[in-house]
Amino acid sequence: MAFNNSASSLVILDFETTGLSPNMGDRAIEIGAVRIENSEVTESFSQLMDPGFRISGFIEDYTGISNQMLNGMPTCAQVMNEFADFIEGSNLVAHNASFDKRFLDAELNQISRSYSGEFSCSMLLARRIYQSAPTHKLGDLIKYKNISADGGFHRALFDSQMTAKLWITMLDDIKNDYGLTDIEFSLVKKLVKTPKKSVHDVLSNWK
DNA sequence: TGCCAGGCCCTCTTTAGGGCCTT
Repeated sequence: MAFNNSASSLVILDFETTGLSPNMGDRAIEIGAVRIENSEVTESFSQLMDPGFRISGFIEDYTGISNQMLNGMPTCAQVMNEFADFIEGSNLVAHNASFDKRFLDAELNQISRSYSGEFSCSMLLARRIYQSAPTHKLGDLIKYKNISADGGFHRALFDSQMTAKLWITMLDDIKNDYGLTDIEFSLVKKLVKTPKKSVHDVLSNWK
């Protein structure tokens, strides 16, 4: 699939799920996302969904989403069908994107939907450009960059909003440090595949 | 009740192992 540099917007997304692996039967229970255009959030998407079975106490504690809250919510199929419309034509970003991509692919596959954009990962980019950060967990990076965070982590919309702030901060830092006026997705794609020790050279020589 | 996965990345590496991230 070609990298979609021409996409007019970027969607930052985050799933809350029943566990770690769709291959083991885990399902999405909440999707949150924000659309970024010209470094500003222009639209958001937030919805709980009923996975069709009771979620564990661990997930209730971890997310603050209870079985009672999921009672009466639309099904995964209904929500993901709307979300497929929301992301159509946009490139996608998530923190540790391999996790969210697995669930997005699995949920859309269940309803025979797909998407045309390509994923990038805020965690992999942060590992390249914030190499001295103590950890690259989302919450720790938000503190590390002194980004305001008024809300609770581990809910989908809030985490997607924080990932969006981190993403914009990272791109601004790259622009300021290397005198770039704009950062295309093709540069981000190149950076996340660049060995850490070579990141400075790639950015210094980027036109 | 307790447990599960998988990609990235480093190193005491590449015929491997283990930590980091995500829920």
